[in-house]
Amino acid sequence: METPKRRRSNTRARLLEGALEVFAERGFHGASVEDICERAGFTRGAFYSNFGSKDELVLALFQATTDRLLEQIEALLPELANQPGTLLDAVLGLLDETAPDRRQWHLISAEFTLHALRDPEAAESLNRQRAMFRESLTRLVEQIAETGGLELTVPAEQFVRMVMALHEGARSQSLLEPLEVPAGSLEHTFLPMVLEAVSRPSR
Amino acid sequence: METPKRRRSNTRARLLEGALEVFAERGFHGASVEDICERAGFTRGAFYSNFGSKDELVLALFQATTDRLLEQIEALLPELANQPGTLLDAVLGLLDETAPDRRQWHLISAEFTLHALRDPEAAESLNRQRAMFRESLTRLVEQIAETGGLELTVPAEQFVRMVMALHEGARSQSLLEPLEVPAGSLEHTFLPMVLEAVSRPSR
DNA sequence: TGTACATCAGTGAACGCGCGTTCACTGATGTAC
DNA sequence: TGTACATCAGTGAACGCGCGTTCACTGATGTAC
Repeated sequence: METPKRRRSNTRARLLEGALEVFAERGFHGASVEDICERAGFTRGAFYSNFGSKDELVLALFQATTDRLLEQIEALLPELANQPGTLLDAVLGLLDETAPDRRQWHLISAEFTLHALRDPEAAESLNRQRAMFRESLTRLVEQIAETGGLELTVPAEQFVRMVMALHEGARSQSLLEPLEVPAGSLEHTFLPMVLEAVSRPSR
Repeated sequence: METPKRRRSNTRARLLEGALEVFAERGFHGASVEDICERAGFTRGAFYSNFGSKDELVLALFQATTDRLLEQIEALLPELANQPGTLLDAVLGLLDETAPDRRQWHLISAEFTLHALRDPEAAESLNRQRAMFRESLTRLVEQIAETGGLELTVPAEQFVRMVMALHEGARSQSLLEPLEVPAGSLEHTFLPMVLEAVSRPSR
């Protein structure tokens, strides 16, 4: 039963999905509204029936992607916090598993970051999203450290910021030179050393 | 004396300089050829008298920026290698001082990287440039380690890759949240720990 | 040294294409009686 | 249940603007004699 409301929200979802793919392939400016509609199987009229403009679509896409990401985190957190494995496995696992397509996610996220560096409003959205993500990771780290009888000598948030920074830079390198820098290699080589340096048994 | 050849190469240089500024402000697609010419004080005709197309300008700009960067490194290397100070001061100093305007450099470089992730030819250029930069840094590290009587337990190049990755990610964070993440703070907090972990006295 | 011509960097108007956006229309689903 | 009308998601042609690119021209510098 295709009630009009369902139909509409289905169209919207397919347009968003198409936009995600086409943006990743050609970038925001390289992707025309027509490209996106074609990918989603609609005409441009459908686009403007669902979104006010191409800019509005970007915001909606960012919002949708963010929401999904945070949902995934919430779903993964308890599992990761309670199962065996080290703190780093949990953190790196979270960073990886929330991005089903590394390359696509990196492209979208790097482009939005670039946009945010020039547009204060976008920067605020991005910072809010990053803060939520970071806080989830920070809580995860604190929780695992506590249950594992560890104490950190730097604030957990600082540690998480560093992991995120390294992860971002390493991902960029491994996408540019997949053979020289296998995915995750820099993180797995160096993060254990950092963790070792900033943690000690508690009490 | 404005000989035509000098005049021409001067025009080219001013156009490149204008392009660097305008690209940093509005991004490659957001910067029109007219914007660039206006900034440089010329008309569009002058542009097409010096460059075949907007794309060609980007390549020329990347080449010019790269050349200048490598020159600066060559100039700084002996000074950094021989003066007192720790290995990390030298490496971080090199990373910072080669980029006179952090923000501008980050924007240009992030955008070109994004472009390279979609265009194999651009990727090759970028990888060549990054390789030269990395090799300079690697030699610097090896040299300082040797004169300091240190031995690294990981290949110096791996260590440099990690420093570059962290630096890139940290710079992105500090540009997005200057108050929460002062420039260089993540690097200065965590890199000493890593260095400590991967080095031991030689012999 | 002065005059006539050649060269060529840069001018600015015009072109034309791609693309974001609009809008009159269609046809399928929902509602009233 | 059947008929008439309303709603509204999506169609597709048309519009118009911005921008990359072209080109006939200008005027300053260089060259020949």
